[in-house]
Amino acid sequence: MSLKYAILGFLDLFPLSGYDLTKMFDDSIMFYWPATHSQIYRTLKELHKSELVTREIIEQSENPDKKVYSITEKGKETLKEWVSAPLDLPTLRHGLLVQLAFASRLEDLQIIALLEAFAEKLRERLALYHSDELKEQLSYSRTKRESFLWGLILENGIQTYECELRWAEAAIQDLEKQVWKTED
Amino acid sequence: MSLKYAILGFLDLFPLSGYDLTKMFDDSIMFYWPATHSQIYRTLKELHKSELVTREIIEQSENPDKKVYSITEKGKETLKEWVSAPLDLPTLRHGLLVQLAFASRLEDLQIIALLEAFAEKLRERLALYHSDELKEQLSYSRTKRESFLWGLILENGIQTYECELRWAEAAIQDLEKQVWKTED
DNA sequence: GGACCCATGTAAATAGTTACATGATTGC
DNA sequence: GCAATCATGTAACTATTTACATGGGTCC
Repeated sequence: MSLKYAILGFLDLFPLSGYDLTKMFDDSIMFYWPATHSQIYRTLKELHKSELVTREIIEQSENPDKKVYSITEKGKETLKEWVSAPLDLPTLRHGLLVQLAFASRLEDLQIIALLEAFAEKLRERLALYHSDELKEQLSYSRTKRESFLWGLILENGIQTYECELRWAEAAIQDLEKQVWKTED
Repeated sequence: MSLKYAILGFLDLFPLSGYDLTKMFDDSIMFYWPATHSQIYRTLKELHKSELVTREIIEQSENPDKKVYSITEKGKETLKEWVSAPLDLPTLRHGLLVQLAFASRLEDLQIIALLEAFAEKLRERLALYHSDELKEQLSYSRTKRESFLWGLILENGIQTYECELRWAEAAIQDLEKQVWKTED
């Protein structure tokens, strides 16, 4: 489970509240671990119990009180350990490919429509990756080396989605040409 | 949730027991929806309750009795509906990228080791995709069109993993050259 | 008055993994 | 004797999503 460590990682940059973290998870386009606020609040509670973070309650006059969490030494060690141990390949659960596996009952046009919808969503996602919003996020890095690392992540996303898009476009073309009729 | 539909899809090919299904999920390399037997048995029970499948108990003398499930008309309709409605883009949970996001505390060599381990696993996975085992699985298709569709799925897997591998190899090279020191 | 931001959480449902449990047969 | 294949399932736990719940402040 990476969520625990993802939170520790953010807290290693600077102290944050559950609300702040939720926004970071939501807004960070290149961040590969979606999480909702309910999950984050629960995980923060666990992290606090196992003493990987400390909590400070900040009273605010204008806004509701906030609980700001900071990483502890123990937390930093735990994070560093996790970061340096290789993980298994991510499990791919790719709904469209499941659909395709059982799509022989559909018309060519319906399959093309599926692939078109997929391609369109990929194009939108790629547009996000090329937006200014993302460049802005990259600028939060503190060193050249860190911004290089974040660039790697960004690059991975772009290449992954471009690769999927090329595949989808080629598949659509093949379907339009009905290549399986001419293949030997 | 695609598991329900993935099971319906297999049962649309031919009647199968929970045990058979488990093997198909486990063995099918290009199948993008991992599932364990406990999940499959549970889901079969639900599918039976909602009358999308029927169940027949086959007594066997040599082996334990088996329960063979068949798809119903209602099941076929449900499957067809699901197969033709576009899904959202799959959520990516990519542990290595989370590690990379917080790896600024690691030495270059440690980051390279992470990427190397990743690349090595990708090479193994790709070897599977190029193995005879997989070609055998493709041969179960019933029509040229179906084998074309399965080929698309296979192609997607190969391209995805090759794309990741190229990315990892380039990243390793950049780290070795310490490019961020020379970038402007 | 309504929507949106701030800020916290819990509850319930669904999905997925891992471990526990049983028992016959076949092959080394 | 031991591992593997056949065949079923439950239990417990972990992870994730969606819905429920509250309440002040700001902006239009």
